[in-house]
Order: sequence, then C-alpha cells, then structure tokens
Amino acid sequence: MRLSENKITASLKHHGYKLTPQRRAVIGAIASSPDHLTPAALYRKVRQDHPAIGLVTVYRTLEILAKLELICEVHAGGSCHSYTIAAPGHHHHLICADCGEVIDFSGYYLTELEKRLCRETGFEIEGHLLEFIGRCQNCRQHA
Amino acid sequence: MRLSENKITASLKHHGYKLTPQRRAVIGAIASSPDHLTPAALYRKVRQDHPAIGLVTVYRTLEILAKLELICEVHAGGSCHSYTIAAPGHHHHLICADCGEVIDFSGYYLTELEKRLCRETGFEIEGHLLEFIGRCQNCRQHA
DNA sequence: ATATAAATGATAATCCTTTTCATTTAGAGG
DNA sequence: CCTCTAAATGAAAAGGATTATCATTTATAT
Repeated sequence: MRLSENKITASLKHHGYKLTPQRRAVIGAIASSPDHLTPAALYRKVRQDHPAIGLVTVYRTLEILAKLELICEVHAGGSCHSYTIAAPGHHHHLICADCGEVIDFSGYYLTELEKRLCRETGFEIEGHLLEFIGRCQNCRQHA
Repeated sequence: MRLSENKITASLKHHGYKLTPQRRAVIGAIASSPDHLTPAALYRKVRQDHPAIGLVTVYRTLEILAKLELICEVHAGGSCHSYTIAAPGHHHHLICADCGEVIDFSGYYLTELEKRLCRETGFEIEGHLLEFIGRCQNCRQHA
C-alpha cells in the first residue's frame, strides 16, 4: 500500500515545510500516477492544472520529498532520475518496461545472502538496491 | 574473475571495431581499476598517460564497451553513470560506500522470488538489478 | 605503399539540474 | 481578520554532463 496524499502533506507540515498550492500539485500528480516519472514528465503533468508553476519548483519539491523518504528513486526504468511515491517501510519495485507501471513488493529474501557476503568479504552491508524489470500482463496482451 | 584486457580487445576486434591507442588506453584504465569510474574520472586517469585524448573519445569508447557488455553500469554508488569492468556471465555487485571498490558475486538467489512475482502479478520478468552497498574491511578499520 | 572507411578531437549544441535574486505568499501571532 | 517574517516561488542565468557536427587523422585490409 502506497503513501496517501494526506500522509505526505502531514509529513511535510510536521517537518516545518509550508504547504503551498504548488507542492500540493506536485504531490497530487506523483501520488496519482501508478508509474514512475522524471522531473520533466512531472512538470508537464502538473502544468495541465497549474500552468504557472516553474520547473525549478518541481525539482525543489522532489528534493524535499526524497529527503523525507516520501518518494523513491527508480533505476531500472532506464532514466536515472525517475521517482514514484513511496510505500511505507522497506520494499522493492517491479517495473513494466513498456508502460512503466511500478508494483511494490517486500520480503526478506536477501538477509541470508547478506550474511554470507559479510562472512566471505568482510564487508559491513548497509543497504541494497533490488529492482525487477519485465512486462505487465496488460502490455503482454497488447503486444 | 573479471574480464582481462586481452579478452576485451579481442572482442572489440571481433565485432569489427578498430583498435586505436585511445581505446587501448581507456580499456587499460578501466580494467586496472578495482572500483567504478565516471566518464570524467576515467578521462582524468587516461590523460595521465595519454594527454591528447578527448573526453568525447572516452564517451564513445564507453558506449561501445557497454553495448558489447564488456563493462557494466554501477548504480548504488551514487553517481548514475559509473562503469566498471564486467565479469563474464550474470553477476551482481557489492560496492564500498567509502572507497568505491566493487566486488562481484553471483548465484541464483532470485529465481524463487521471480517465480512468485510472476504468479502473483502476471508480469513476465526479463531482468533485475541487484546491488549491495556497504563498507569494506579496509575502510572499516581506517574509520 | 595505398586506399578507404572508421575514429579522433575541437567546437558547438543540447539537455538536465542547480544558483541567484527580486517578488510573492503561507502561516504564526496578535 | 491584519500584520509580519521567513520561507517559497519563478525568471533568468550559470553550471555540468552528454551528444552532434565536421574537418582531419589513422588503423587495417589489400
């Protein structure tokens, strides 16, 4: 389950950020999109309802949301800077290569592997990046 | 075990690319580095021995090497465009957040998870991105 | 040696992202 | 409600990374 728009605005307020119409618009756009968006794509989407917004504001809003971990970066989609709304807690992404839809999943599949790597390499492991890329049912049927 | 310089030059020739001194220099630099390098960092390194080389040539060489899968992109290191020499076959990276060293490992830890995701989501999974980030023994001791 | 297509490097052009700064505004406190 | 103030905005410019253009050079097949 993904974070709701309300949770996000609440977290912004809680951290002392002002709730401007522009920020609401960016949050609304990203929260209502099932797939991941680049800053430019998000800008285009937001401008439909909010033509006066500046691209800079989109960047600044994304920066804040990322710092508060309310959105997360998607890598496997090709573009290195795509964002999607965060799900609470640790999770991973399954991304459709055609339509870009992002499905979250979670689980602790990697703890055994982490332990083994620690033993064998002496590394202290702090985090990981795991994403699957594929084709969703819908895109497969329409191909 | 990582690809040797010889394997890489052989593959270049085999695919009809010419073996120029500049390309040798780029390959030498990337093959001799245990960590991952951005195009700019690689450019700086190559210029020490080969001052006349252009940054453009570095980009072009990286493009070819990536297409032939002789080098691979590293994501978790922060910069979205870092490259390191490829290991033959499918593998993953364990990256030191301090010194950038990249350790390869392989295994088939994800096939069960892939099957489950297929069943539950209807996706046809084509690939994945798995990287661990942490601190190597050496960096931990010197911290 | 020669011919030729490919590769190079300088330059310019494009993106994408971040700074700067004057103006506007959200939200706190009266 | 007003007023005030720091924060946020948008326009413009700057900065950085990557790609395109093009005349010149060069690796390699012959």
